[in-house]
Amino acid sequence: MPKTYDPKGTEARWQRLWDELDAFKPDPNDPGEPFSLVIPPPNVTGSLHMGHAFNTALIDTIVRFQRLKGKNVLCLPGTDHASIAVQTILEKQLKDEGINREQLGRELFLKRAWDWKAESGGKIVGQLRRLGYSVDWSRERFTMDERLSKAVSEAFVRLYEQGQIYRGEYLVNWCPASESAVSDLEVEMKEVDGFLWHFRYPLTNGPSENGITHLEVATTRPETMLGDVAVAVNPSDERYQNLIGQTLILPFIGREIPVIADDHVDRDFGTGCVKVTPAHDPNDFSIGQRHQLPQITVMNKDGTMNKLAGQFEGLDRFEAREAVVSALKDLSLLSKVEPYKHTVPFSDRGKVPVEPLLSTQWFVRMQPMADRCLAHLVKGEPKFVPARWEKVYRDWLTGIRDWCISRQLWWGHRIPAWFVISETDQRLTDETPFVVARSEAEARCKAREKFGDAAQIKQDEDVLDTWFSSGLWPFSTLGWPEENHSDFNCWYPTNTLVTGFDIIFFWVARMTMMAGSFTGRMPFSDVYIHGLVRDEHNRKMSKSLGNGIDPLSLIDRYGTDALRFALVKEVAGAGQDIRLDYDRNTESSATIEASRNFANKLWNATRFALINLGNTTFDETFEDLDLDQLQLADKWILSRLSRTNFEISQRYSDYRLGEAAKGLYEFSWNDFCDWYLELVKRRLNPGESLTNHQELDQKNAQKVIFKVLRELLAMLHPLMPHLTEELWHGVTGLSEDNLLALQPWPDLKEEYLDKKLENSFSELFSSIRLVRNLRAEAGLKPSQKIPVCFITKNNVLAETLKKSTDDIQSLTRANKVEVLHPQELLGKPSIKALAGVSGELEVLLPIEGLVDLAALRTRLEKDLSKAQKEIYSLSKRLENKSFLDKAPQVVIEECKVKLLAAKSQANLVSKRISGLD
RNA sequence: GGGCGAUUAGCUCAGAGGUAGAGCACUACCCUGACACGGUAGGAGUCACUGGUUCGAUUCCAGUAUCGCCCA
Repeated sequence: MPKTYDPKGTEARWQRLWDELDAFKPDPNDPGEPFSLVIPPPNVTGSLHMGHAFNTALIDTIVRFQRLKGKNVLCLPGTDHASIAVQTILEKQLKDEGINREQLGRELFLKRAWDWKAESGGKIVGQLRRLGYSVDWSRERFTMDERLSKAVSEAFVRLYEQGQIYRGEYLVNWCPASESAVSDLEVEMKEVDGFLWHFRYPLTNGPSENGITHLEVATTRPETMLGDVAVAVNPSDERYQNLIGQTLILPFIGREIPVIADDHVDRDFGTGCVKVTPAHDPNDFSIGQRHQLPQITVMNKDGTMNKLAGQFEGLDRFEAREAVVSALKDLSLLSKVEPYKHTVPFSDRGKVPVEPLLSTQWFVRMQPMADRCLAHLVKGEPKFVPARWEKVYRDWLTGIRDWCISRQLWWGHRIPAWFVISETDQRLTDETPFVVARSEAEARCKAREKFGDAAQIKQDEDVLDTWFSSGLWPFSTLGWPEENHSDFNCWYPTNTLVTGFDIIFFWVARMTMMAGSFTGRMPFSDVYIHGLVRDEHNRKMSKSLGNGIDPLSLIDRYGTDALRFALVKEVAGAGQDIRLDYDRNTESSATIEASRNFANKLWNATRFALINLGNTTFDETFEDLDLDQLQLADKWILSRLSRTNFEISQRYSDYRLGEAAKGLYEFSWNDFCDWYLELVKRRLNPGESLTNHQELDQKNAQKVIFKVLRELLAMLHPLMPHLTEELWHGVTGLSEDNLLALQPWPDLKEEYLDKKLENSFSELFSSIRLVRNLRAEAGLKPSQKIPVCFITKNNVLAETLKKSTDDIQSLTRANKVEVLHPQELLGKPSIKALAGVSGELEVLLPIEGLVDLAALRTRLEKDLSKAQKEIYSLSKRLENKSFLDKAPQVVIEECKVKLLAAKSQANLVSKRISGLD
């Protein structure tokens, strides 16, 4: 076994073996309580980023733990078709080739899309495998698989038949870049520096009684004035009372538009007059509806002005803005321009401002679905971890707006609606009737039934929002709508969903709504929400910033297990973002390096164990331990082991994964390596020709080491699957097809738990540290062996020390260890000695010369002042009557004990100080 | 404007009603038979600020400040 762990070969080998052995491919008929989890499907076009690595580390930790716990675990992987993202990429490719998608045609376009999906979808799946993901690849799904597509049509048809889906003309968020509608969620509000332009509309009939000739309005989007149909004022605004009902002339267009009164107008904003453009602004849209105003759309779908824009036709919307402003100026109608900060909706994907545009789209009625989710939520379904996210989810479901699900794109699930074009003269208009069906054949039947045998149909060109199919993910992947599917029966609803807070609305809520509608149940019982991985400057990692840290390069450098362990360990405050330290010059991360070092520590602990196994071979009976024959140190580590098992199981189950990682780290490094292995070394190599007792003792030490290691590796396995698999096989010598991943979780042996023993070992360790400290302070060479003498009147402590003199001797490099009661010292002649004090324990190192007395004095004086401070504050507390009256007895007792210890410490220390003179 | 979170050692972060912890970094010593990706010892903090509750607050409550996120 080499001196350092090299993850590369190990990881590849176990990943291959897990695959070959179908290790994570469960059968619904397998024994064990079902446990299932569907992974958040990554975008098929994407490549692995830190967010995936983080999400995967958390999920895989959970499912591997559940598997060890004996559950029948299904962790189902897959990818998402990411409609807009893929289409954007493909169109960019086409543009580079000098063609557009219409020229190519739908069929060829889709062929290219599939080709590209095959290529790039394979990439991310391969990258996920490098994380050691214990998913069932045989059940891998893609949202556009035939079966999943069938589920989508089925869902659409059912919702339509229930009246939950409707089609209509509304103001939608239009993304001129992708020339498609997008949903409210795909719009990001950004604050930008713009201008507020003030301009005037003349009154049609000349000056009013009070001499007003114009009304002044203000806008951040002057180009929309071409679609104005009114100017609104607040009905209680005296300034404009007499103008209500009069008309104004819309410049350029010459349209006569009325002055109307509407309560929603803020009299204090600007002049108190608001231009009304129902076809281009959501607020104006509602005003328009209240006043039955016409809706005049002045823009084309690509963001250029249409013929209703008059002289501005053909200009892009931003060119039109400037042109309108300058033309208004020419007409002397522009009264003021002021710099103005305002929020502008941007399309998430297209990265351009969204245009509110009137268009006919498909919508899902959200409120009934949301209400059903809210009813489940009252019963704690699903349970959010951390709980505070529940409020975020609930608030969003309350007062939700309908969801626009149609996209004017080609890549995606085509809407299963067919227009009966024969009814509108072969042309497709907003009035063309339609049928909704699961297939073209079914649609034809329906159409003929309704419109006669001559009915001709044509399928809607549009596709569905990607999140529509993602919303079905937890059940469409398990066989739904086939409700007798064995996977669905066994594993639905799933147990846990693990995802980032950024998609609670997009995805979590859509899944619960869809699941509520189609399965009557919430799709998962727990939702574990994690934060985002941020860069070294606490910025969100993003493509545009170029600050992403590539998980694969970190894996190459430190190993998958180190990366995973670091990510999980950092997550202790669950739901919090984690900042990953990273040095871009050296491409290194101290955090992950620390985990790599931990992996190496485990590697070497195992290496030590194997070296010291001698000619004994490991077998199952090796672990039969007779407690009565064991030494205190053995019992101590077994107690620590059991306690760790207990705590770690709890933490894994409660999603306190970071705490689990920390607990295992501490147990491994501190308890096992630093103390137990050091304690046991002398027993493993007692020298030549062993006595029977020594031989038994050696054997017992070996057994304990192996037991601890074996169980520790199992407990660590969810966090560091490859390394533990490798070491576990080294320890057990079992064949490769016996996987640690499929072993049962180590039994918790309550009879090993011994709190008293653990406490006395803490005291023992403190005593050893005291000696080491004294030696270091006095400047003794590590190699110099000297006698150690403990003096204490605390009998319990004395007992512990006496039982461990051999251990103390080897751990403090002493050549003799004595434990005395102060009285035993009385008769003896005083010896020149180094002295240290801790509580009721005094340590004497009888040695002369070569000693740094000044350092020792400083140290003792420091101890004294510390003890005095403690005495002061503890006595003050104990003199306080209300403390004595109200504090719990335990705390008071504890206080008294501490005071006694502090007093004794002060006493001994001052005695020692005077002894130095 | 409404809501949520953060503020603890030089850095990154845990923590809990009873006088503060880890990793990294730092200092000193050590290539001691698992490990220098290591060992031993050490230095280091008014737990953001102001009030309140309490015998006792860094921890609970209210407010303030700074930073970040979400929603409108």
